[in-house]
Amino acid sequence: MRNRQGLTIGQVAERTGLATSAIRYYEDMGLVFPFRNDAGQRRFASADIRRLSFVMISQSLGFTISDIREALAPLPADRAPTKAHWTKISKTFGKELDDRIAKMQRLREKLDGCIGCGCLSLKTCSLYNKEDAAAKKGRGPRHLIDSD
Amino acid sequence: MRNRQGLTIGQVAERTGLATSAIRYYEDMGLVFPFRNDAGQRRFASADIRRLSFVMISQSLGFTISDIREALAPLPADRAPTKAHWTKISKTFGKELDDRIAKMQRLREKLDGCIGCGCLSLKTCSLYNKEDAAAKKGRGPRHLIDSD
DNA sequence: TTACTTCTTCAAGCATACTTTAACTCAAGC
DNA sequence: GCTTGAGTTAAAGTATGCTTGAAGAAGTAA
Repeated sequence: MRNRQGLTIGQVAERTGLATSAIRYYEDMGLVFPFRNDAGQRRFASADIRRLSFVMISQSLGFTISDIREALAPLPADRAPTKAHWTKISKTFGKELDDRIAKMQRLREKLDGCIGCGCLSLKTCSLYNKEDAAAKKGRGPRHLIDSD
Repeated sequence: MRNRQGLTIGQVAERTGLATSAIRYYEDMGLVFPFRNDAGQRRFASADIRRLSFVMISQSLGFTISDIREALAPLPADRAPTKAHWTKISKTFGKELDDRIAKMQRLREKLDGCIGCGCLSLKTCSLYNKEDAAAKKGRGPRHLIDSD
């Protein structure tokens, strides 16, 4: 275990709680960019732990891998990001979160008046009509309140 | 088009905006229970439109089919639900929504302090440690803040 | 009755997000 | 040097949420 050359995938897995298979998948998806040692094994910088933590948090918030890749785009892939980099990401991410929270709150406010009254129909119900969205976005599982 | 015997799947599709394939899928999943005419074709009650609207709204909020089936369980499958039925659903659903909103807000409050400070690491960051959840729940796409 | 649209079932396909398996190489301890 | 644990790739599998396609039956209009 010589860490001079970076962390092994197993060490990263242990520190983040992610499975090694997930970490490899994230590399395939362009979320992390470990370098390789002479034998071709992955070696991670400690900054990658932070990157992967961000991935996990974002996922738990319902962001897709694709969303996350975009969010991480401003970070340098080859060098350790500075605090300024993370601050920027944090701002964008925070705004997204605010939007999602606001959207859920608008829905929540209408809920009692709308589902409660029994008028729940697409023709008449402002609950669905105005706040709609995720319903018509291609195949696969629908996510969350979407991010548009 | 004789609607004395109920709505055809095509009519329901038109009124809800759902694809007929989605409606059939929802039947398979136990979310709607259309009856059949003599020739074996599905016929829907108008109350089913409301049911399906609820499904669409719930989906856009990130609830899974399984969550929704549970939420709809108190509704009678064979008879038109009363206003009291819907009110009960509305309360439960509203509470779920409140919980999710609260969870996102707690995360949001910690965001600037945590991602912003650059401490984003699973060992030290309260953002992930305390609010975690969706990460380790079987395979398939991860959803939302989960509903536990 | 013909023609056309809609409906039916069943199987397969697709996108997302991974995990599992197979077959093999590499690294580290004794 | 050998054994064992860890790492590698590629392909296939799994769960969710549907869509698409095939082949045929039913409904409706002219």
